[in-house]
Amino acid sequence: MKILIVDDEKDILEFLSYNLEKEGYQVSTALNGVLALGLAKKIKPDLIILDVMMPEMDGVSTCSELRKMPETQNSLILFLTARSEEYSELAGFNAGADDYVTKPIKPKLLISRIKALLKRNKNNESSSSIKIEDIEIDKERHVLMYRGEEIHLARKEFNLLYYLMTVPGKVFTREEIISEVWNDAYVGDRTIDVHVRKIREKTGSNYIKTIKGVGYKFDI
Amino acid sequence: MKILIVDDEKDILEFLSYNLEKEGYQVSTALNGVLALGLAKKIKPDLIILDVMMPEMDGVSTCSELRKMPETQNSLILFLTARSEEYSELAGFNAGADDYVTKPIKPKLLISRIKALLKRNKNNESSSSIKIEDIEIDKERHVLMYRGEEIHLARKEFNLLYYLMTVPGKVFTREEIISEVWNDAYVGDRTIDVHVRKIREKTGSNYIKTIKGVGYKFDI
DNA sequence: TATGTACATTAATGAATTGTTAAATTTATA
DNA sequence: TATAAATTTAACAATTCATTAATGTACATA
Repeated sequence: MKILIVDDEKDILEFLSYNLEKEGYQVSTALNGVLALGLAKKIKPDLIILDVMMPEMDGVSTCSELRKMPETQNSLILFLTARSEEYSELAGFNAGADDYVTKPIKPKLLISRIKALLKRNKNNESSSSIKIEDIEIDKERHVLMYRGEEIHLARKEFNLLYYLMTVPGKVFTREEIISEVWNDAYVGDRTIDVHVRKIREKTGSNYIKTIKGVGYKFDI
Repeated sequence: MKILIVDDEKDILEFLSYNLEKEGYQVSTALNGVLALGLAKKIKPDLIILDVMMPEMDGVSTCSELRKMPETQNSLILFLTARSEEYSELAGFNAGADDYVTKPIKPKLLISRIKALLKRNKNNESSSSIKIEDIEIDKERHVLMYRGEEIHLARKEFNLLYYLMTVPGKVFTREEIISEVWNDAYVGDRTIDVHVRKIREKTGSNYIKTIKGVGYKFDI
């Protein structure tokens, strides 16, 4: 399990690194949000611990940026907040945080929370490749194989198709799709349609079925 | 979404009830752990909010008991703790809690956390398929299987048939149907008939029986 | 048999929803 | 930075769906 810690105080980085490495986690650190983004892109951490109060780019902004990157879209994000900044908690959750811990940090509590988070996430893990009939989508290689051919899908197209294929046959509502693929961003009404159309066009097939008034589903 | 709140202080129960009902949740309350167990068994809440500090049976014990009951095994459990009882958090997580919030409670924060919890759990929803003889209706896939054939029903048709099939044999009055399928909308007298007709037409069958002067029922 | 009531059927209409295309905007990459 | 690629929006077309109105039919009852 890879953990990235982001804090502007070196003491805290060291303190946390020591405690987490002792638990067997693979720890990386960054002194600010900008460095964190670059590092996260490279190492794809399973969990990112973010200090809310940081100079330049605060934790909430960093979190939003992290959620936009495909490499960290599904990483867990845990916030560190001071007791006084209650409302940053709210902002944090809205920016896509999964949990938060208040300072001063108690190592035992932090580790307990981290374990709970990772445990919760383990269930959602699935193989990164889904194959249905003659269509196979591989998240790790970011490739779509269709009838032996390799078809390039843009990121959103890929994520959308992948999401629909996670539960073949299940109808996903537009809300669900926007929540998962677009991270609750406010996108126009036709955005999903256009992406669905592009996928249908590129694969020359109609595996994505429209259920009017309900949503879309992947089905043979 | 059903929420059960357990706290020995009536003021807090009222305060939380008011705030959560305002958000559209269906709220029940219990004054102690023992009452909570009985009530939870009955109403099967999606989320249980537990005060840690309670006379007789504390939150941690209640939580352990709840986790043993099949009715609440998969319910979400959120702890309310006082600032000073840091270590009960640890105990709570070990007893199977999903999250905790410290007192004094800030409604906005609590609701934000509840939403995050419920969202996380949405994936665990159970399948919603009903099968009777050679007819099977699947809400998740939004599909009607009839004698091995997949038949497409429009949204209202689907909802109507699904509703009738929830209790096969039971006669549903027009009022009941309009209330459930049409959300109490003011629709004309013939609207239901027309939809029933379309379902009969599409399935080529007459499983929907008319009980003149009473209503409709699904029956073999 | 005549009559009234309740439901069925059909077709027409309009509303709701999605599809399509192109252009604008944003983002990634050489 | 220039360029290409990806994403989103906007405008409008196309389609499907929901509802109603008009009319027909079955059935009970006087």
